[in-house]
Amino acid sequence: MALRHAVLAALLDGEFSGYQLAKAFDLGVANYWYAQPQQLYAELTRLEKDGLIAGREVVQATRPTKRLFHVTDAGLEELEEFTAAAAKPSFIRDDLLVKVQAADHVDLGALIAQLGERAAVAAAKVELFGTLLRGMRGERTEEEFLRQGDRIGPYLTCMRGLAFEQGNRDWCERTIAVLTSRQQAHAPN
Amino acid sequence: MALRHAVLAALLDGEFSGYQLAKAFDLGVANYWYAQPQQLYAELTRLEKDGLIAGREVVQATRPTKRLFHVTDAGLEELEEFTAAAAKPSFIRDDLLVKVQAADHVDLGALIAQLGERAAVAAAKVELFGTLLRGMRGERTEEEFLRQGDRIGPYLTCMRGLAFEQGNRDWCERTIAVLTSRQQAHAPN
DNA sequence: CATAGCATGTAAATTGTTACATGATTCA
DNA sequence: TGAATCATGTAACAATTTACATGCTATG
Repeated sequence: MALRHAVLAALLDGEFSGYQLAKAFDLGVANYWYAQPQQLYAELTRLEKDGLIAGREVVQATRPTKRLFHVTDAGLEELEEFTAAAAKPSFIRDDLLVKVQAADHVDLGALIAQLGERAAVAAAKVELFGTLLRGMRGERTEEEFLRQGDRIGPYLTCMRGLAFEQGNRDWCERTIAVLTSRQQAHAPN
Repeated sequence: MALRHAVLAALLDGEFSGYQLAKAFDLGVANYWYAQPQQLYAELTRLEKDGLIAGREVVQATRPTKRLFHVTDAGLEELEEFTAAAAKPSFIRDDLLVKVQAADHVDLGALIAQLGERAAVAAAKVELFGTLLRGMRGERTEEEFLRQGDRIGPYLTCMRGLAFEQGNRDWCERTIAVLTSRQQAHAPN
């Protein structure tokens, strides 16, 4: 039941529809949790049934009718309890790392190509998160914002996302360099 | 079916029992994939049934009988195919980040404590991965090892694990500093 | 003599992924 | 006119987690 709390945390910023949340929890943006649209619609239904969020229909002129949700008092309480309880440790699970683990036994060409793609994706996210951070702090310096801002949660998680993607990018580039030079050494001329 | 390939990749280093793999895929060590013992025993059974690994019984004098597995030719082929296919993008899913996202609405004391715990765990892993890396490269410098070593896959994934945990530790410490100063500012005297 | 480590699993419940389904509007 | 965006779901399947289960040996 962790998605549940991720959704509650996202709804602290205001009212959102399932569709809007789906964009926030998308691979391209999600800086603290990833989830698919289907999961979100299902979770929103459950959360509403349990009274942790409440939704209202918004009929639009040109667009389909949507439902905007916000956190209820019960929802806030649930979040408090969740935050107070011990956090589960984090762990690594990454396809690409599995492939690199097997690097000495497989075709390096395909692997290097995938590392390149991952590096590009990571670099794009670094850009994106940088822009998001600048947008959140506005005119203030980071120090000022973190001292005085009134909604720093998203900023802090975005900082982690940024560092994570920088790490991804740097490691991919380093690994590409290592594997490329070995590829040339073993299959020269 | 990603655990399957993670297990195959792990078995490239030699023969291992389910129990030994369980230690390698444990929270405290896993540098490229995390899995629980139950998952591993189940996956080993499937892999053997599919002919991708083969096991032999080893009767021990004082310890329970164990089964050691190694990758078959079919298993190697499977790994090749997996590595050649496009990798799934990686994503973030972390309880602690969800809690920080909600930082402006919850009790900071408990949150800061959890960030401290996570920082300590991350610092311990930084130590561990550093030791593992030194052990793998032996007398050689990192550059030399990565150029000439004959099993660099595990080294490269361990490098990523190290950087990841450094990122974790640094971010936790920074976040603790930010939240602590705000806690004092909002509830002073 | 209790705890930790060795060694392997089964079963049920929860979560997450993949595929399918619909229908209107805006933009190139 | 075809693709992308808005908007919401259902159903089947795969993966993961949690709880349960056993039994022997070494160590403090």
